Amino acid sequence: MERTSEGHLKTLLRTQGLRFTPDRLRIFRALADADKPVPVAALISMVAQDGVNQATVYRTLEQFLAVQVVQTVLLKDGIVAYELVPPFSSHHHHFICLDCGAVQDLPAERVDSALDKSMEGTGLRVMTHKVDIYGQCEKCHTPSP
Amino acid sequence: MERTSEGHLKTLLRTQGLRFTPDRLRIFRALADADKPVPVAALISMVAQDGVNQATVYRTLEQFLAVQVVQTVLLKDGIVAYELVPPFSSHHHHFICLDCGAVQDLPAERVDSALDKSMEGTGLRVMTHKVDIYGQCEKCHTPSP
DNA sequence: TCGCTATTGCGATATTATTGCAATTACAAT
DNA sequence: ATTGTAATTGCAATAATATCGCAATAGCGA
Repeated sequence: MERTSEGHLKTLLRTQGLRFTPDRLRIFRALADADKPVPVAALISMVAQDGVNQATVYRTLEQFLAVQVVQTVLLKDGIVAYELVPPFSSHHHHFICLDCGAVQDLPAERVDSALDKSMEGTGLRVMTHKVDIYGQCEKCHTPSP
Repeated sequence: MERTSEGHLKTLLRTQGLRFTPDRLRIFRALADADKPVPVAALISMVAQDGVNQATVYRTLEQFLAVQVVQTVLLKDGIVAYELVPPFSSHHHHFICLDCGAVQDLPAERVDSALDKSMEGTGLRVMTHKVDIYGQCEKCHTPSP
């Protein structure tokens, strides 16, 4: 019985007919270590040091997306970034600073319940959601000395 | 006193030191007519018929983004799309079908107020937000005959 | 109407993403 | 452990996207 996050990844991949390879683990770890959404370009250079090929990164992300290991997030200026999703990371929302582009996680509970309620009786089957809040972080709206 | 949406666009651009040109109006109209998020590639081909150059589309989107005429939205599979924002369109959230990729707008009120509350006292200055809900639309989860 | 400056077209170029195929490797069954 | 098979990877080419420089054009304030 697996209890680690990487063990779970292995299980998930296997049950989907995918293989648990060193490259995939490296990519997974890069995302886990970053602990914030990572643009493709950054991810490519992060794992390039470990000898992972660019094409492999693209192919892996596509699969991780398909089997729900990662999700995409839109950063400032329309840049697409990737991050792990539950149970590989906690469910959370994002606050994205429009000045400096920094991303911080926000607890999700309060909004989630309102969101669930608002979807009752719509005939739509909700599977997941993303909430991104944009504004200025403390650093950027504090009168600079 | 301008009352139309296009009139407002004109005013907004002018006050930002930008010009109200035929190409920009065409791009704006294409987005307004689509009435749903449009990927860049699609937008380019839509206005190409009117003789708008590809480079112009990119440059215009960048400016529309800067002066808050449009915002980006992430569709299924990480495709970035553009849509008008208030007051050029109503404030709303999205429901994106993970099967067919269709996007539909959702009323925003209920979630918005919960969201505002949850941000009180965080020290963050909220300017806007995006809520995207993913799942299956009615068509896709109805037992197909 | 004029003049200044933003905008545009165009083609070239840079950047980013995808592909085909042979070699390699994970891993289930033996 | 060993083996067979199908998934994965590297590589380099190719395709697709996005950006640029600069001369010509056109908004729009005066």
